[in-house]
Amino acid sequence: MTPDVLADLVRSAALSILGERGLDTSVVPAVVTVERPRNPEHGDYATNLALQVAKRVGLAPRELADALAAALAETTGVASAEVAGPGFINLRLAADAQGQIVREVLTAGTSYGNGAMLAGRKINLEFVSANPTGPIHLGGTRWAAVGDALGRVLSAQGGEVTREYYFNDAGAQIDRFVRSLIAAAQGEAAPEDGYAGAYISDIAAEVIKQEPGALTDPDSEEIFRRVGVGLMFEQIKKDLHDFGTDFDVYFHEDSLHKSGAVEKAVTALKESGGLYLEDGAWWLRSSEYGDDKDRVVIKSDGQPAYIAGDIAYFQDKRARGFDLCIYMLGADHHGYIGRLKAAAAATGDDPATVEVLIGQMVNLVSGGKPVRMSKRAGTVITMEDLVEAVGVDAARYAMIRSSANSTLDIDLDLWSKKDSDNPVYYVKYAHARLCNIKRNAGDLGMVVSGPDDVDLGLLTHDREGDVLRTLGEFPRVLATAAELREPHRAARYLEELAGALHKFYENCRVIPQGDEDPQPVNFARLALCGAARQVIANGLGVLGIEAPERM
RNA sequence: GCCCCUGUAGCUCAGCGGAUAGAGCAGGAGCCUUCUAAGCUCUUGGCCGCAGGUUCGAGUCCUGCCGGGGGCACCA
Repeated sequence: MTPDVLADLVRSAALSILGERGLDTSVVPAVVTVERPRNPEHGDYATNLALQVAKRVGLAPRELADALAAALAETTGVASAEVAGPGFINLRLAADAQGQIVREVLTAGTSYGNGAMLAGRKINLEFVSANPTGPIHLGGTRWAAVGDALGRVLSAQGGEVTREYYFNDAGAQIDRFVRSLIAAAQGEAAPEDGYAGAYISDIAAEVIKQEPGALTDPDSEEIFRRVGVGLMFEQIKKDLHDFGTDFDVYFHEDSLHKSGAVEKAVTALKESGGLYLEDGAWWLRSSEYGDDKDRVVIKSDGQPAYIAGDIAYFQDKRARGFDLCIYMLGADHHGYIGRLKAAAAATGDDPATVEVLIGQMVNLVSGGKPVRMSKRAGTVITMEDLVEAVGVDAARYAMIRSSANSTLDIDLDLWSKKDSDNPVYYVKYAHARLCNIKRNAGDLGMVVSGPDDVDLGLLTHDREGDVLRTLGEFPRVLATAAELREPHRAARYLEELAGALHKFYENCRVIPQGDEDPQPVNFARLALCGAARQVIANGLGVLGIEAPERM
């Protein structure tokens, strides 16, 4: 029995009890919660339903709880139901009912844990979107990991997700980047407002290699812009790909200007009164839509400001049919929230289609001290630095396992360890261990081809129950992660499951010892291992991390 | 000054209003003739920043203060 099924049983029982007494049944929530108590003495599951609704229908919580418990105790699959404290109901399941979770998992396979919460939603998920003026920094790395995982989490709930990278290849920053390349090619120091670092001279050298006449060509700057930006962008794409993060769409800001989309959007806003002219510039009335102040869209020199592209870009997304546009931004861009929503509202669209997620800063720590400088880039820490130190999977996992709302300190000493201190190894090892058990069982001729092969009611050990109940949590964890846009919940869950599995392993033999013949319980445990392996694989899959069969 | 995030064990962090607040690391004590010790068991350690409020019930929600981080451009 899964928690959802149990919750439905509790709900039906409550409805019939209130109905019999002629009380208002609408106070019972559509979805009641059963949770796993921290204290095992409080049973397998507990519900606070009586506490939630008793008062609203004029009953004492204990009275309603007593009636509920009596009804539930008679329910098939429920071994006991008792009232505790102010009105909690503690439930224990019959072993065979609880064991059916294994059947659920094995039947669903790779789709176990998935839901339909976002079915029919067309979601644009924009993340990283780092400027192509240098390598990806730690902040971008955080989003590369978290954004990719979130995309998988949303897809698992039926959302039709397009991952998108907005490539800012227009504007002053690119001009500075190009001037920095030319300076490097000429052997000069970087301009005062330019970019320095080894990667600049590397790219400059590559431009000269591809276009030997680049420095003397009358269109020198254009050549450096075209080739240099292209090279930088290819490098970023490669770094992201090597990091396990790929995008469906790389959207070029430049294309919005070239196609006339920006001009069209601006003209429409001028005509609708969404923009007004002051001090020679065109301003968006963004303060009317929750922004701190109005923003310049067309500068007094006639050039579009950055937000002009944002407006056209948002309209483009909506025109492509997305009903939800998620933007994942760094903490230093939190001021954008109001601006983006205002841009949507000003164009007559619904600001609720804009959802902005903010990720806080990331720091590296080594030897107890902060690491500030990059080895290669000469400036701040890059994705490459982190991956070199700890590897891709540890880097991704370290980024994902904490809430994006928290500033994060990543301890390189911990995450580079190849042992159980390192959470990602702890989880992966659990998967490898389960695979190993299956191999060993196969060597002994022990094979479980499906849940019907075994008696799942034999899984009565406390450690087996812990694993079963943890497996049963997985769909709810993924649903919550999707709803709250918090993939770290999936990572924490995997650590909990791995812990339950390692404890099970120490206490419950799967393969018989010595010359003993396998008993029915051994087969039941083998089926449990198969289900657990499936859930870890599904969970790691959602995080974009490899589930190894051997370690 | 205004806005956003944050404050939980020595450290890094979980905890979408529920029971006696958790995990890992660090400190202490143990466990490999048995399915991988990349593991497990036991143990030390908390006015959940402070003060009010809402609630049957607050680490969680609200208000105010204090500390930390990040923002407040005709830059992107």
